[in-house]
Amino acid sequence: MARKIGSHSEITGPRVRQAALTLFARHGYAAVSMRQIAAEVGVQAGALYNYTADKQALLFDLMQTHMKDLLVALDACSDTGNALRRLETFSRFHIRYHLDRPDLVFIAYMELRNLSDENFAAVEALRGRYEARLRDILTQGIDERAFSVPDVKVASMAIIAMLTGITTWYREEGRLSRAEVEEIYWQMVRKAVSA
Amino acid sequence: MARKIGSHSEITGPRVRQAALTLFARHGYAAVSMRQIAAEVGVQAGALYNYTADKQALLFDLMQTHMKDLLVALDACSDTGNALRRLETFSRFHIRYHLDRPDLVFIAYMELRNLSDENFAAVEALRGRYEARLRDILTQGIDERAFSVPDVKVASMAIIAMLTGITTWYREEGRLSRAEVEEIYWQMVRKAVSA
DNA sequence: GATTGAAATGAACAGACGTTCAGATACTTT
DNA sequence: AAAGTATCTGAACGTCTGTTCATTTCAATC
Repeated sequence: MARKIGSHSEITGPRVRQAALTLFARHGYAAVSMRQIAAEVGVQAGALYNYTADKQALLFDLMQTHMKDLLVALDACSDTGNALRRLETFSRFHIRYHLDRPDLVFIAYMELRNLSDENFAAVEALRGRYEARLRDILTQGIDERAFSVPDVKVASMAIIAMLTGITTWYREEGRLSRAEVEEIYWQMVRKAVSA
Repeated sequence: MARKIGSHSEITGPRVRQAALTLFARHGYAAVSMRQIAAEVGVQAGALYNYTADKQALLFDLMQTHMKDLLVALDACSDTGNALRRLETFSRFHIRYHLDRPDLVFIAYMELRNLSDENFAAVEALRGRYEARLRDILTQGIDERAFSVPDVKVASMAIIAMLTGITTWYREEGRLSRAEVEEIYWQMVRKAVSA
């Protein structure tokens, strides 16, 4: 046997990335073998190398794409009002976007140390650009005398850590709806930086 | 060659755990081999099995001990004043304890999925007891009309995520001292739950 | 100084790892 | 219908994995 019936790269390619995403998120990059990924897709391990240079590239592709998409989505919904309004938009966007992609968030968070040096630098740069968006908002809020934060850098890290942490406990079938969680967290963020 | 000069279990034992701790934190449990740990200690891989049943037990021992120590240390410094005072004590304790043990915190956070089912349950139970301490404080604060939090469970998760996140960016040689970081974060926590 | 027990070696085990590649098969184009 | 190309198999590669164990060495006890 060789080529399978109905096999196409535009079908198998995404399925490889999806399988890698799911498995990496569940067991961790180092704990997942290429043979496991292949089994999930329904091919032999060798076939994966039609879609990725190697295992490392598979991880990097997932993380880089995620960070780029995150930035594009953020910029697409950012508004230009006052700082409080912008912070609310940012907070709600962050929660929604991350709750929609728990596996990608988990990987982007946990697998940084499994990236090669140059791949790490690339992802870290994208992460830095995202954090800079929040720092801009906080700086504006200080100028407007609307916020009281002793250190913009620290506050931005604190807010992002708090919001991203939702993905570690939120369950779709849980006690609270997304809208409720979003509201609770936004109120905490708002008060945390309030003057 | 066999037994080495000056070898003692009371020396090698802790060194095995220390090496495992450092390597697990840096590369992840799955990415570290028993031979790497042994090399760090300066013995052959087989010698590790005088100190641990297997690799899994090494991870579980680190995590369980960490969580138990955390609970003991928390209870040792907890006070019985009003909720605001108790929350401040908790927040400052959490920051200090975690900044002192970045590797343990990292592992307790990241390697949960590499625990066997029963080991996971044991660690998760200890984690739950720690979170319960914070929930108690928040509940008291609501009773005292000192706090305004719409959901105690969610607020406790948000606070812990925010505080624990410090370990992901704090550097000893960085711009801010521990005391400064502690103060900034405590003010954010205080405001976030304020009435 | 002989005996004993703890502590470590070093080789071995069977299996899994990432990756490569010649060859087989299915689809597309001519 | 034939030729060509994209896709996948299946086997192989060298290396590494966690773990076991007979053997050896060191340190303490008698």
